Amino acid sequence: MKKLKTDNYKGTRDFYPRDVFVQKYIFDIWSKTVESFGFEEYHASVLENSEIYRAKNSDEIVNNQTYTFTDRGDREVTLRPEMTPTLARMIAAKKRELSFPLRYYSIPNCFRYERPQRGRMREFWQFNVDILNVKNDKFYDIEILKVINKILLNFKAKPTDFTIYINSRNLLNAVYKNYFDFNENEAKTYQSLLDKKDKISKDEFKKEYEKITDRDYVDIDKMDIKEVKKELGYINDIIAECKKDNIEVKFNQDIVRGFDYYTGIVFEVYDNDPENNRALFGGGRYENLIDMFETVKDNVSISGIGFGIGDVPMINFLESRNLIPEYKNNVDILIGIISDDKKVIDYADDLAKKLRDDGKNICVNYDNRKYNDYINMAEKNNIKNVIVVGEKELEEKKYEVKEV
RNA sequence: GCGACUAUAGUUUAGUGGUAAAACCCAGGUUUGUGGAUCCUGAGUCAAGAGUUCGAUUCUCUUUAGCCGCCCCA
Repeated sequence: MKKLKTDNYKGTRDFYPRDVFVQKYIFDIWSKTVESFGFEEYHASVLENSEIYRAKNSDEIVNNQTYTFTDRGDREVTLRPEMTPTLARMIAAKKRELSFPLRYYSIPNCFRYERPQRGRMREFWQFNVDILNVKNDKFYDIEILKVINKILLNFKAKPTDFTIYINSRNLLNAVYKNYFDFNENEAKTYQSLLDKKDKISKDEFKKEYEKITDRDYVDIDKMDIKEVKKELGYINDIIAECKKDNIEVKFNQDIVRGFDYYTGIVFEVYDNDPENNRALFGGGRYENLIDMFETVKDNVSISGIGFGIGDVPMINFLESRNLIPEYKNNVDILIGIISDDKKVIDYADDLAKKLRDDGKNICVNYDNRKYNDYINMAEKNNIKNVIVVGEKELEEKKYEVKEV
C-alpha cells in the first residue's frame, strides 16, 4: 500500500499545542476587549448557500475565490469566505425580536481559494466586530475606533506601532459629484486607481489619472465646497473625539476599501513595520446589508459599523514586535513515578486525585523513568512543577514539589 | 491565473560529476534517587520523473511542493 504524505492541505495550518496557545492568547484578548465594551458572541455554520454571496459579491469572486460545491441534494454550497453575509442573514431572520443597538462579535474560520503568501492563508480566522444601530451613527463610529485602539493596547502594542486612517464614502461621493462630476462608472474606476496608488509609480499613476479626468488631484480637506466641508466636519468630529482619548486618527483620502457596500466612514489600521505593509484592521459603516432578505419588507433601515481582522496579520504584527508570550503548559504538576511497585503507583494516583480536587492540573507518568528524566521532561514541556514519587515517598508519606 | 526563488535525516543546515555529513531531536539500551544529564546503538533510495554522462544528489528539462511577489483582497 502506498504510504501517505503528512503534508497538510495547501494554505491551511496544523495547530500543535504551542500554536493553539498562541491562537488562544490572541482570541482571548480579542474577545475580552470587545466584551468590555458590551459585545456578545455569535456563531454560525461554516457552510452557507452560495446565493448569499452571489447576491452581495460578483459571480467572479464566488466562482474563482471560494470553495463552492454541489451537495448530494443538488444544493450549491460555499464554505464561508467571510462572516458579514452570515451576520446579515441572522439579523434579518430575527429582525423584529432583536433589540437594537446590537453589539456582536465572532471569530469564525473562513476559507478563500487563493494562492497563499505572507499574511494570507486559505483557511484563516477572522475576528468580526459589528455594531448594528438605528440612530446616532457618530457615537458608534467613534466607539468602534476606540475598540480597535484598545485591542492593540491590550496586546501591549505602542501607539507608534500602528496608524489608524479614516475616510468617508459620503465625503468621496460629495467630491465625485461636486468636484469631478463623475458618473457611477467613472467614480469606480477612479477609486480602484486610488487603491493602487502606492503600488504603482508616480508616472504610471499620472498617466492613468489623466485618462479619467482633467481635474487636478487635490487635497480634499482644502476644497471649498459646501457639501464636501460638511462631510469633512463629520470626520473631524470623530478625529477630535478620539483625540480626547489619546487616540490618534488620521484622515487619509486614499483609503477607499475595495467593496461597494460601505456608505459612511471607512478606515484601515496599518502596521507601521514596513515588513508587514498591509492593513491590519479594515472596516467601515454600511447600510442596506439585510435588504436582500425576504423578511425585510418595510423601510426601516438598519445601519451598521464593523471591522474585521485576520489571525495571520495579527500574528505577524505581534511576532515582529516580540509580543507573543512564552508557551506555558496548562499542566501544573507532573507526577513522575520511579517504581514498578503497585503500592507506589496507588500512592501517586491518590496524590494526583487529591491535587486535582484542589483544582490543579496533574499529569502522571507511569513509565518508571529516572529522576532526571522527569525534570528534563517537565522542562521540555514547559511544566513548572514536578513531584517524584518512589518507595521513599510512600514510606515517609511525604513528597516534595520541585520547581523547574 | 502570471512571475521569481528554493527543495539533502524528524528539525536546522554543511557538502560533492565518483559509495553522503554535523548538530539537535526521536526510539531502544546503559550509568547516576536529586537539577537541566553520561555512554552505546538505531533510523536517510539527497522531492518525483526524464535527459546528458562510463558514472548525476550535483548539470539540463518537466512535474510536484514550499516560499515570496503580482492579480485579487469581501
